[in-house]
Amino acid sequence: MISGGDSMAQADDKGATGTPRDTGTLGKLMAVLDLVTHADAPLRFTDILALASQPRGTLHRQLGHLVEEGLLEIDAEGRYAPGLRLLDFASRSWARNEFRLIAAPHLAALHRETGETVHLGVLRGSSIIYLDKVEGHQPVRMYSQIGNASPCYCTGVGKAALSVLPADKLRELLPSLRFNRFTPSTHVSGETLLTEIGDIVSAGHAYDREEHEAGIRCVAAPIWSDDRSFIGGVSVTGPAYRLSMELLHEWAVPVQVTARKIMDEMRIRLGPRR
Amino acid sequence: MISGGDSMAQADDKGATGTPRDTGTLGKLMAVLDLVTHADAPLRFTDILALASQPRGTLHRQLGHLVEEGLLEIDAEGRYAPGLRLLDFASRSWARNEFRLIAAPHLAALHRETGETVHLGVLRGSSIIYLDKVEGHQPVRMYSQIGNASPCYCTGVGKAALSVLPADKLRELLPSLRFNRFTPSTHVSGETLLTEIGDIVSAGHAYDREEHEAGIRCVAAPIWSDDRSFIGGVSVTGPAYRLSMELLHEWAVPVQVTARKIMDEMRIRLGPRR
DNA sequence: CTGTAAATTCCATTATTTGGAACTTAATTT
DNA sequence: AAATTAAGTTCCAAATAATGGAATTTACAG
Repeated sequence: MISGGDSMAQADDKGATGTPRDTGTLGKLMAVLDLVTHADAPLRFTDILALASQPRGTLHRQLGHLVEEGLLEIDAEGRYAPGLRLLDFASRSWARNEFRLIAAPHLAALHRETGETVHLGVLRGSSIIYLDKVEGHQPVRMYSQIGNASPCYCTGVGKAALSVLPADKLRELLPSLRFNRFTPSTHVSGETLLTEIGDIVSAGHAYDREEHEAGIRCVAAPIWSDDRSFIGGVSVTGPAYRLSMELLHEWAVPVQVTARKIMDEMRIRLGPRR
Repeated sequence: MISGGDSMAQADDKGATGTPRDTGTLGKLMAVLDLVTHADAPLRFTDILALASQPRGTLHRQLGHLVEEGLLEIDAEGRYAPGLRLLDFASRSWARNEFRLIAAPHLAALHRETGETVHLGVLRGSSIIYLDKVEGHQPVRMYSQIGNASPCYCTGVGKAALSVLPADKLRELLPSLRFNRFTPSTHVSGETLLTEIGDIVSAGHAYDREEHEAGIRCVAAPIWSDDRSFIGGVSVTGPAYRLSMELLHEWAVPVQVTARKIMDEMRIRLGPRR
């Protein structure tokens, strides 16, 4: 792979599929698409064959269909890579997302107040999907990770989200987590995580103490709908040398205020039920 | 729809499907996904039923599978909207795109030189898909349109791309274009477009004289692989009041130089064949 | 309540996918 | 350059999933 050394924590939450969905042909095709898009580099047919538990003939036709539809592409060396049609689908998914549209001005305000990168994310299964960010015009920048799925147990937004998850849902989710030690301070067990979640519930905000990426800290607050069918969070993130824990502690207030404003507006625009 | 008034030319190149692909079940599912993602607002079951030429039962199961897979979502009112899994797929497609990775530093340099928004796009069928942009920190900003498919006949990058398309491919493509008069200066016939393409071939760069969006001008240069299997372009875009045609004419040189540098690096990194 | 439209479920028929094997093509070794 | 091996592609009867018309249930309006 060519890959300039510009991206940091990309491609994180690998195929923790969990429930085997009953979606017929589509499910099998999407599993193959996942394999190729989540790989670090273009894959040859045989590579995919080894990863997918499918017979040759079947896989060959599936890949052919995915390529034909533009969901995958074949590079000059005959290897399979993500296709550009995915971008077209996603740009609309993003542009129209109502949560993102409602939150955008509040994120901008929070960024003006702190001068650091602001992230907006939603909880999907055990992953946080980043929906938006407002970047600081500072020399140290994190690479865009909009759309990226990151684990919930080692990100500020993730832990904030877990803190408002109903108890039964949390009990369900915890055992399914596969802890990956990204840094020395990453949670590696449900116990320590659960303890911290207790603290987050009472504080109303969560910290990421370089748990996902060394040298990166953040403070986050949860955002949720009344019936908890929708759960996400907002955070301020930056390099540890600039963001002391004291500073993060101060910022907990504006971050929580921002989350509150977004929730208020959601209630008005999307109705109070959810 | 809620829709803040922030986006300009979004969701352009609507379902100009063209060739009916033979991709079995996947093709039918993707056609439905296209319908929903390309709509301006969430669609109810009956709305989709009217648009898709499918029987009730079939469509119902297809939508169910798409939702189950996270490609679509059902909102509070039971309407279908694009799903967040699309974002996850796309973020990887984008992050790993080699053309984009190679071009990125050159786009940044061109932006420093001009101070205006720089776009990178590739030709896919009769659409330009925007792969990257570097935005000007100016009061008037165009909304992000990375991943958006725009028509080739009324965008700078599109017309630049057409100018390096092999003659036979161009002859094939022209009749399939469905001209949509976005502004008074949009091309509405193949003849006038073909005439301009002739000029672009000799000049080496293309202008967009407010043809896609009123008040927006640009100058673009084509980027192509030796065998023309890959065609795209780079452009500098901005509001007409700031970008006189004279200024754009001056910028044609740095834009073409940028395109040249990107092509040189592609030849080195991806091999000369393509 | 009642009537109407929308959404969902059902199931025999039909079409597509499946998967093992044979085959072709490309790469590597002797 | 021929032989060997690996990679990729095609084939087709059997298995599986998709189809679509109609019946049923649910949501909504008068």
